[in-house]
Amino acid sequence: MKIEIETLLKQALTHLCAQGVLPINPGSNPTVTRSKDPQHGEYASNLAMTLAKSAGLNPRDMATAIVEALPASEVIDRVEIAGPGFINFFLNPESNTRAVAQILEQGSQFGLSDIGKGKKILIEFVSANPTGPLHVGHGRGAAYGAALADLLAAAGFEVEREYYVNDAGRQMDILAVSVWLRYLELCGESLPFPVNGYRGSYVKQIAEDLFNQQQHQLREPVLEVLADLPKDEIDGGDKEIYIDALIQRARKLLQNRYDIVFNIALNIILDDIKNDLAEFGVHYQYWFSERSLEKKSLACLEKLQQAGYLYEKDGALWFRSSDFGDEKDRVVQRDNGQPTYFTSDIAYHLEKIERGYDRLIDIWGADHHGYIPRVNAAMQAMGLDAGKLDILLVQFAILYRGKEKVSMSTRSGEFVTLRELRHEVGNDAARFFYIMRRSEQHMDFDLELAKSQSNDNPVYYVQYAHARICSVFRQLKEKNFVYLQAQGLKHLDRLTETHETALIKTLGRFPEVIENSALTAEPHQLTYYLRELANAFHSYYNAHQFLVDDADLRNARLALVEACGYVLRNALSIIGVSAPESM
RNA sequence: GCGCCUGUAGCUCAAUCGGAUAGAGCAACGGCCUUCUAAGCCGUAGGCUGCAGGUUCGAGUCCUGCCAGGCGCGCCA
Repeated sequence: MKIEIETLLKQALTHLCAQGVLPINPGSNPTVTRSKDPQHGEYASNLAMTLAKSAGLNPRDMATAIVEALPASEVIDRVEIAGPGFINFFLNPESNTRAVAQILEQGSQFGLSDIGKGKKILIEFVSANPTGPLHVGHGRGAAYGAALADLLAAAGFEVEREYYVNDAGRQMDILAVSVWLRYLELCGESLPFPVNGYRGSYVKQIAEDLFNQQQHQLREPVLEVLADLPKDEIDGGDKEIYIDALIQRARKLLQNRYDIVFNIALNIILDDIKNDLAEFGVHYQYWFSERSLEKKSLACLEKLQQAGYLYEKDGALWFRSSDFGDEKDRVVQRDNGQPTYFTSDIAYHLEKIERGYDRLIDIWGADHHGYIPRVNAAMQAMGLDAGKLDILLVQFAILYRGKEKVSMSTRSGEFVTLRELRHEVGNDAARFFYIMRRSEQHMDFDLELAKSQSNDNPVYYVQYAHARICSVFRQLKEKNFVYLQAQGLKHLDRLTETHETALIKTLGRFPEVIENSALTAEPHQLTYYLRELANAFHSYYNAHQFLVDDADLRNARLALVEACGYVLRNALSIIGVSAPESM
């Protein structure tokens, strides 16, 4: 409908240009928006105000000229000029109710758009280090990424979802050593736990699994483990140096058995994460291993070296990212010869581009924002189209337990896991809650409130609308009425109540909401829409009886209600929330 | 100190490329169940959009400068 009006306006402009009223055709698409106020019709355009200056007319006269040049249309009842020069379009009542017929015809397909034209998008999200279970901070990225992916798919993009597994690097070694030390404790040894180690209880559980599987196969004498190590922080030393020394010691003593510890820790945690996300309704096509990039990383370094973007300083290898807008150069290879995480990431983005996507989306926690310029720099230096990459940031949810802030540190082990949250508030509430706010918005997540299962939770409000619709159709049978959809569609003109036209209008807006929220990467718009839709339905429900004796009216109303059910289900499924048939 | 994000009703948040009278939910107050589920509906009240300038037909939105909060500024990831 919006497009039809835009087309009409375009035709009017062409006409005006031919007449010489307008100097040149502006070319750009006329702006048509939904009116907020019914007094301003269904749709409005600010076209006249934007063109007035170049035409040398005042906006109202410009509007008059445009309106006079508008071709006749069947869908438009009348056009008015209002305010400073808005052109308001009033639709025929039939054009309004035709949304109902369209919804019933398209069913679960209603709202889908082809605006994406099948372009291939890879969306990478969560990608938390497999050094511990997902916590509630990761949950927001999971809910946001999954909703955005489904939204883009609904808008006609070909979407693939990927989790980048950081299974290489120092953090994983720290985890492996933490597990091994806990394992040694289970063997009956007594030794200090490093300040920088992972202290979560899950580390002890992994150690138990390790012990059950390996018994004393991985046991080494404590004296040898601790011999000649530098001081840990607690003894006045440096915790980083200490843990690195401990990692070297573990590798040396365990030799090839080190990989057993490492892999068991990795697999247990990764399986847990996969399981957790699946239960949350978040699914991936790919789990991409950082370790698999080893060769590609070296190749990238070579390429950058040859292009003259690398130099040596202080024994390390640096990338001239500042040549591409980063605030300083970055290390790609440490003085110990190990490539940095950044190097893997260069290779990873090369890999993703090579796989042939039209667009890459990375969703990161906002604390990584300082990392964006160097990734863009690397892509440019590698000769890749950095314009294909969109990095979207999700602000962390600040957790509150009542009024008290909950500290969130994986290392200390004091965190609320995503799983705990899901079990306490339910998947539906968690999914809805997480994406209710704009992703760049800092979010206060009060656990007490979320756990309280109170009616404050808007997800119930929306789900209740759906349950009520299902209930109406159950009642239909009990009251020995019959619903004939075809009859209802024939008599849509009977739907003249204010609540009915309002509901129909809201339903008709759904495709626009999908397109808009997909293109702006703002799934929260969908939750606001759902609340509006549920409100329009509940108001209607309270104001009018659907199961009336007048068969034509009853069928028409039930057609409308059925259509409402479809849209509720379609919208809820995109954000991963269930549509219960009864509550 | 520099960079990114944010600042809107008592609280949590919306507001379409810069559009018309800044909107919801919660909390508060007052109504509505003999009728398809009251997890609902209707109404009242609540605002100098952090502050000060600027841009223009028009600014919560764009620009500049302040103020406040969050995050980042590793040879961690």
